[in-house]
Amino acid sequence: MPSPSLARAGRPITVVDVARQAGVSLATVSRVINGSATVSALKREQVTQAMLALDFRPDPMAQGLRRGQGNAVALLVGDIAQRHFAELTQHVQRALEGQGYDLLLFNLGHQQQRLEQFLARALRMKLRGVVLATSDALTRPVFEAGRQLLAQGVAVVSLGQDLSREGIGSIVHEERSATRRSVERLLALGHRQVAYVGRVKGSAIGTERFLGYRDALQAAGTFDPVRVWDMSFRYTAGHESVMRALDEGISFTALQAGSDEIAMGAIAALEDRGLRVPQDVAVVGFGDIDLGAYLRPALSTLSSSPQLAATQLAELLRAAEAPAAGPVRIELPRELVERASSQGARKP
Amino acid sequence: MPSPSLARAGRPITVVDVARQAGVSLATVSRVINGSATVSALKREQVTQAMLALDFRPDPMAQGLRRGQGNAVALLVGDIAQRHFAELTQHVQRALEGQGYDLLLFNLGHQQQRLEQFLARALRMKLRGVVLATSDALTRPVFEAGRQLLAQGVAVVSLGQDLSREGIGSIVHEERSATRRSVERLLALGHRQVAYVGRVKGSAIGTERFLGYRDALQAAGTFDPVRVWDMSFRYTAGHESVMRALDEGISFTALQAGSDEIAMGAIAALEDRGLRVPQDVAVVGFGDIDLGAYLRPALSTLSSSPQLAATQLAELLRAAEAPAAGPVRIELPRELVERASSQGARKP
DNA sequence: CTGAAAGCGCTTACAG
DNA sequence: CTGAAAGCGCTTACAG
Repeated sequence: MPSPSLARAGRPITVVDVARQAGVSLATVSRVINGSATVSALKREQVTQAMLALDFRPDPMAQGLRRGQGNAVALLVGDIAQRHFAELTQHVQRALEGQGYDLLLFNLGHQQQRLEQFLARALRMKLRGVVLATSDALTRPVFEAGRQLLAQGVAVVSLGQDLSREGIGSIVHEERSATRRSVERLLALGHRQVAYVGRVKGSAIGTERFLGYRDALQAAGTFDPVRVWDMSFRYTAGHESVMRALDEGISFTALQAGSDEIAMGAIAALEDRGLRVPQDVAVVGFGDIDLGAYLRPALSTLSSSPQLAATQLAELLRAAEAPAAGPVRIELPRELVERASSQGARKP
Repeated sequence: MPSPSLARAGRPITVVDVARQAGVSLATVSRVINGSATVSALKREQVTQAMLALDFRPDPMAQGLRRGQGNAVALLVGDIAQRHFAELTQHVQRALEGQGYDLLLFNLGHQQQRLEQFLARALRMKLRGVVLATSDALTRPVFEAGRQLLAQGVAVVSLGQDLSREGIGSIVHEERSATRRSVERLLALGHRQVAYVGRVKGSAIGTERFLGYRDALQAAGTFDPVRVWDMSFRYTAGHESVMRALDEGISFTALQAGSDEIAMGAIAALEDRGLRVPQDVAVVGFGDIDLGAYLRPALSTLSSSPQLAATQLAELLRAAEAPAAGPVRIELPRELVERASSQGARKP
């Protein structure tokens, strides 16, 4: 006897087969599939047995078409090539799977236009949900599309950026207050010239982080725009910014970066110029990507919890089945992870 | 007048609407959608106009159900948290998008069981294709499932591992010969004790890379299993392996790693023990992840070309529409990227 | 070249 | 609690 999954390779098993085998109607089979309460124990058992015997699995497309709702959740990430988003994706995939959803991945590459294009298609895709995980500042058309999706019963959640004012449930991390605390610590260590790399243009989150830096320095009365460098979130940005600053003779003894990748690039530039970390310049990253612990010097950073965020996300998506009271906003804490790159007090 | 996409937010536009507006039958609309040749220029124009006016887009689920073939390609990656796979995913997403396919991401986390589970579901998902991107050695059930999918018209392609003997088209990089060349170069620089970290158990690719190392050392008559360390592909593995070897008093002046992440972990361990790279120990990674250039010392490595691989993949998927002569095998070259971590000749 | 009709595999009012 | 029937939005033989 061939194994069930190999049987009838030609024609897939459908509800019709199950109904016949169980001696019930299509409707009853469907009710069992969908866990309807109004099925007698006897028939439920018959159907269950038949499904098992035939190795039946419902056709997701047919279900999707009929229900008007598919099984996939789209994850739109700023850029999967950035460590932060890769780690996030890992956890989101796992969380969605636990919920029985498929993950449709769409890489934005930080292009607003690509986001809008996807959203235009999204309406037709019968998605279960759309997860927006990007640091980029968003525009009106995006919010429009989000509202349309929401209106069609598609769960829309923002991961990392607060969009609750736009009616979109959001799971965010501390940003501003986290940088503020980190910079205050650098000040407490005796640093007077603290630079900031990563007030990324067009990045909502980048701006938040910068504001925390400014808060701390303004309170101390040592804020100076000349020590704020704008670039992207990638390695190159950190490297080039520091090189340029050094060329221009801008002095600094500590550096708060807007991302760990920026911090890595910055450290490379400092070493290229013969400066030691942390002796000559203390460096703090942002995000706690896993490789930070394997750098030498190991990278101090402001932690994030992609796993927690993913768990919350799954919960939010499930909750979306029932209409919510209003858009949720969940904030996750960041801890300062002190490692070698920012250790030791600065001598006055 | 409201914008077309906002019109009728309640009821989606279907082929029925288009047919009515264009004054033709459903069949004709469908023929235009699918680019059938047998439509008169006049009707084609009418339908096209109607679709434009109504902002009509076909329902992918309905199309999928009827055609027996959806629009998604599943990408199964070894572990998205590994840099290498994240970069691959980035390029695959772009390539698939160019082909009009959606990307369904499934993270294996290197668990054979998860792969088998997915494959069991895959048959029902009406996928366009399945892309297997894992370094792990595969088992018979996986090949079985692959053949079943192939038989059902699902394109199956292996990325990174040669499965052409199993009837699965494969896009691979040089592995064995690449490591061999790299190690030969280390020997030429005067190194006599070259260690290898990363003959990962259960990794087909890891084994290939190791064999290239062994080829080179056996030819030189200096192969010694005590300098071969097995672990995983991650940072921790590199760090722990080197720590242990140092503890055990195993000597070596050069290190070939099975991945860049391993190399990073190894370098951290070396520095932790006060050894300098490359002066005391030269290190070469494998894979050319983008951050290698931003490490200090910058990481020498054996390049890969995820972009090229993704392009080839898209081509293979498209070609899969027509039945091929036999499983293809495409090999991409690796170049040695010489950076600081392995520079300079070893003094005898 | 074109249209009427059947059907892809399900779910869900509607009766009973 | 259960079944017969309609229908989700398309595509594709089948006639003409």
